[in-house]
Amino acid sequence: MQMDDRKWTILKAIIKTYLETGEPVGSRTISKYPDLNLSSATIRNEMSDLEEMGYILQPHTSAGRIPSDAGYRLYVDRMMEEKEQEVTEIRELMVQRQDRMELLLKQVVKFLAANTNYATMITGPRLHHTRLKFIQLSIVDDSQILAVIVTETNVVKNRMIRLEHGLDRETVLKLNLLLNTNLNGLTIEQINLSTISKLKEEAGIHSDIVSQVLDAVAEAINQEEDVEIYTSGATNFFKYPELSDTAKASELISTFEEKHPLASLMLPSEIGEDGENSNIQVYIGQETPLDTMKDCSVVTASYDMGGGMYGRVGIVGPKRMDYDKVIGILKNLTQQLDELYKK
Amino acid sequence: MQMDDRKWTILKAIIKTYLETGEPVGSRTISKYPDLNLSSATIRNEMSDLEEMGYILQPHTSAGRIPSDAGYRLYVDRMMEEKEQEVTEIRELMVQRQDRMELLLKQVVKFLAANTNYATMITGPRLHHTRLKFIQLSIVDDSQILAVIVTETNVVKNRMIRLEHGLDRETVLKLNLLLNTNLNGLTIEQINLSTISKLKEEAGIHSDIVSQVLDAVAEAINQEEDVEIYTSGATNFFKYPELSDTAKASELISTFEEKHPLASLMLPSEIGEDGENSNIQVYIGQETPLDTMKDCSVVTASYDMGGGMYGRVGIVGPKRMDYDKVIGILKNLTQQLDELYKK
DNA sequence: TGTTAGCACTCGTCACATTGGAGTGCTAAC
DNA sequence: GTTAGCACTCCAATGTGACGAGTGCTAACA
Repeated sequence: MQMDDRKWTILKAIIKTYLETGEPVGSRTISKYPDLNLSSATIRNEMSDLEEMGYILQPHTSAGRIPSDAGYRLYVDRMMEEKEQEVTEIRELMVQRQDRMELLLKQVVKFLAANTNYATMITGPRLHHTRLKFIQLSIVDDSQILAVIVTETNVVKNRMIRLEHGLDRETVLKLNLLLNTNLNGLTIEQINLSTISKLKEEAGIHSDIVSQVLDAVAEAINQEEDVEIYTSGATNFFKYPELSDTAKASELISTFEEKHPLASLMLPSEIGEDGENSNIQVYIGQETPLDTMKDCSVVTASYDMGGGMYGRVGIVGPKRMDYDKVIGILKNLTQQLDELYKK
Repeated sequence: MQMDDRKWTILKAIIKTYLETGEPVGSRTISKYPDLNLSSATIRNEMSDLEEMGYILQPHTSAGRIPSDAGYRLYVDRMMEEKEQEVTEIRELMVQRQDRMELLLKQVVKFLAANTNYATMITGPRLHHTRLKFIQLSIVDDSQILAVIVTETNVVKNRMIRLEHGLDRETVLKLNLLLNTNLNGLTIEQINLSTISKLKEEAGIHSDIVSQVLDAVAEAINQEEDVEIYTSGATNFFKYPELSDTAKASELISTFEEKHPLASLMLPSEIGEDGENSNIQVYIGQETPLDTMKDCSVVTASYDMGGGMYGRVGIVGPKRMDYDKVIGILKNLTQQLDELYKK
C-alpha cells in the first residue's frame, strides 16, 4: 500500500483533531475538514487503509480512530522536516538573576510547564571540559579546612575537609600557590590521579596531611558526576484524562518526584548527523526508555552554554501532545540558553 | 452529657478501626471489640450520645459512624498525654554524610515518607542566632569578587560580587582583615545596617567600591530568609481513597511541588508551655492554615540542632492518620536530630 | 474506476429500576 | 441499665433497555 497525498492529509487531520479533543475521531468529523472534500464513506475507506498500514487504530469496534505510535512518529518526523521555527522572545525571563545557576534552571522549568501544560525537566549543566579558574583553601578551625573551587563559568563549589591534625597558615598558603599555579586553566578531566600525584611529589613536606588535602580537592572537583535534575508541572498529568487515573498518575508523579529515573531520558544527545535539528529527541509511547511512560511522549532538547556547560531540557506529556508547539518552544529555549553566556 | 470511661473506650475503638479500614464503622463491629462486652444495641445508644456530643458523625442515615474533627482532636490530645514514647533507633541513617546538610535533610524526609506512607516535609535550619566563623573574599577576575561565609555550624555560603572596577590584592587583604576582626563571633542578627556603616567608616579609602562589597556581604549574610523546604512521598496521597480523586490529589501534590505554601504549616513552634511535648503541633482537618488540606491532618515537630540551627519537620496525611505512630516517630526523629550535632 | 448514499450491525454510555445488605432507631422484655 | 427483635433507610452493586456514534458492506452513480 502506498502513502499518497490524500492519505497523508487525512492522517494529519485525524491526529490534529485527536490532539485537541483527546477522543477517538470518526469519519464524519474528518469529512467536514476544509482541505478535504470527500464524503464520510470515502474517508472510511481511507481510514481502513491507514489502519491496515498501522498508522491509526480503533479502541473498539464501533469507535472512531486514534493515532498509533507509528502514526505519531510519522507525523513528528515530517513535522520536523517541514518546520523551520520562528523565534519568539523568551529572553526577559533569563535576565533576572543569572548569577545563580540553580535559580535559573528552576525558573526555566517552571516557565516551560506554565506555557505548555506538560510536565517538564532539565538537567543541570555538566562540568566536563570546564576549566578551573581558581582554588582557595582556608583554615576554618583546628581540624577543618575549607576548599572553594571556582570554574571558568563561575560555578562555585565548596568542600569541607576534615583532618586529624591542623595545618599552619604557611603550609596552607603554599598549598594555595601550588594548586593555583598547577591546576588553573586545566579542564576537570585533566585533573586525574597522575596530576595529583605529581603535585604530591612537588609538595614534598608534610606529605601525609598534604596528600589528604589534595585527595579531597580532587574528589570535590570530580564529584560533579551526579547531575542535578530540576522538574516542574508534574501535576499537569491530571489535565489529560488518559493519564489521570490513579495508578498511572501516581507512577508518573512518583517518577518526577524521584528525579533520578528521568536521567535516562536526558542522556547526552546522540551525535548530530545533520547538524541543526539533531539535538531534538522525541520518544513516542513504547519508544521511551522508561516503562512508566509507555503511554506518554517525551521531547527533549540539548543546550550548550559554552565552556563545557551543557545539559538537556525536556517535557513529558500524553502521546497526543502538541508536538508542533513543543518542538518550537524547546528549540527556541535552547537557543536562548546557548546564547546566554556568550554575551 | 458526661464523657465517661465507657464512652471513651468506644470512641477510641471507633477511631482505631476507622484508621485501619477507612470506612464508616457500625455498632456490630464495635460490639466485637475485646475490651468491651456489650451488645450492638448498647453500643448504638452510646454512639447516639457520642454523635450528639459532636465526636462522631454519620455520612448518611444508614451508614456507620466516622470520627469528626473534634473526635480526632480529643483522641490526639489524650494520646499525647498518655504516651511517653520509647526510643527506637533511627540513628544509622544519620551517620552517612553528615557533612552536607542538604543531603541529610533529603534523606530524612525520604526515610519518613517510606516509613509512614504519608507525605513528608522538612525545613532547612534557619540561621538565626548563628554566629559567624569567618569570611573570606577572593579575587576571581577583573570585575568579580567571591565572598565565602562560614558559620559556627559549618554552613557555607558563597556570593559572587560584581564590580565595575576591580580591586587590587592589598585592598582585598585589608577588607578580609577588617571583616574578620569585626564580624567574627557575631550572630546573623547583630550584623545589620549600623554594624555595616561603622565598618564603612573604618575602611575609609575607596569608600564607594568598598561599600559596594560590604553591602553585598551583608545581603548574603541576611539573605537566608527564604528557608528551603524539602519534601518527599507526595504520591502517598494516592494510597488513601478519600484523598485520591483527581481534583484533591492534584491540588495536594501541587502544593507539595510548589513547596512555598508549606511554609505556613512549618512556622516556628509556639512557645512551649509545658516544656517537653509542646513542640509537636497537630492540625486536624479545618484547623490547618492551608485550604487545600482541609481534608487532611498535619503533624509537625521542631528540631533544634543547637547553635541557632532549628527548623521543623512534618507529615501530611488523611484525617484518619495513625496519630499514635506518627507522633512517636516524629518525637524520636527530632530527638535524634537534636543530638546529632551535639556530639 | 473512484465516489457516494443507504442500511444493518456493533458496542460503549447513560438513565433507570431492582435488589441485597449493612446499619440504624425504637420498643418491649429481661 | 441492657438486650433482642423488628421495621425502616439508604447506599452500592447489578441488570436492563434505549440511544447514538461509528463502522463495514453493498449497490448505485458519474
